[in-house]
Amino acid sequence: MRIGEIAHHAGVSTRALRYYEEQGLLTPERTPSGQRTYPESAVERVRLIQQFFTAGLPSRTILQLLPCVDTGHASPKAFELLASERNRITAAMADLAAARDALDRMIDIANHPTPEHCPALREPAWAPYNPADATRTAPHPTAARDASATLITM
Amino acid sequence: MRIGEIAHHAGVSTRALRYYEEQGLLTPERTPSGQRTYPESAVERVRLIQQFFTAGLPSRTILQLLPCVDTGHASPKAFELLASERNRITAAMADLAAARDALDRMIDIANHPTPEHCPALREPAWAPYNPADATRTAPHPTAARDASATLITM
DNA sequence: CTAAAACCTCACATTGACGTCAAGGGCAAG
DNA sequence: CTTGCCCTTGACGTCAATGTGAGGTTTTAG
Repeated sequence: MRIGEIAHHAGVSTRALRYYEEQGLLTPERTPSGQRTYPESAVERVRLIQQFFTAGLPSRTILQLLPCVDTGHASPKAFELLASERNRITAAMADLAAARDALDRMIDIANHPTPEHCPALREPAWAPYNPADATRTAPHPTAARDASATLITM
Repeated sequence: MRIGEIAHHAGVSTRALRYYEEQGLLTPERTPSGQRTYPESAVERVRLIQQFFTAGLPSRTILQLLPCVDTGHASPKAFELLASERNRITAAMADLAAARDALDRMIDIANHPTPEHCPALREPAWAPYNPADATRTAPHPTAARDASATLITM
């Protein structure tokens, strides 16, 4: 398969595929004239790479992880990397959840005409007091979610 | 409070605070000599701004949302924005979950000496076949999670 | 054979939230 | 008055995953 075909099937641009190659994430064969030739499996691989990119992993990290996919084995270093990236993702999800809760509170407040009827204003505090100032851990307020059902179109 | 004090309490750099002002997110008073003066409430506001930035909202979007925080009211447009950003965040969380599952499968595979004992290899497929090629919806495989307890240090 | 489509390699542009350095001003303590 | 620290504006640097365009070659369709 040539680059355009792969790009189409994997849903990325040809530019992205050449970039992946430049980063060592993908190593297609070349025809005598110099055109790239990919195996079928490249589609799947590109999807995995994209998934990692979407999750915020930098190309250098992905490069270190891909051998584990290929060999099915992880060196101690790779193992550590796997674990730390998993942790990063979990932390990022918590951050997202916190921001979403903030949006939910705003939605609640905007939805209720008077403060007395607004669930968000009954929360412990808008910004829960954080005694540990140095830690960058995001607070996890539990927000009321009664507006989401009518607002969110997922 | 002056800029350094706010920066310290909110856990951001002074550069960031000046950037927020440049983007219209923060409008401190000025002393006659030109130095910025913030109210106490700025700390909380900066924390909220940071939360939104961490969640991937661009400054222009935050700029549109902050008035809702101040007035407690949301125009129809602002409402739409609140909802769409909430959806974006939810989608981002799903993407993160998918990537984390991929990492979990890799961890599983690396953890088990022989393929026969590996839960991840019993999954329907590494990359579940996606007939709808145009949709950018991430797959949601349910990964085995027996390695997380020993690996993740949260 | 020919024209269009797809491919090739540079290489510069973009975006966003800052970092960082430069050159200078304000302000309390000694 | 001077030392030292914090503040000011301005402007260029960074990083990362692409977008984009130039200028040329290869493959494909008619």
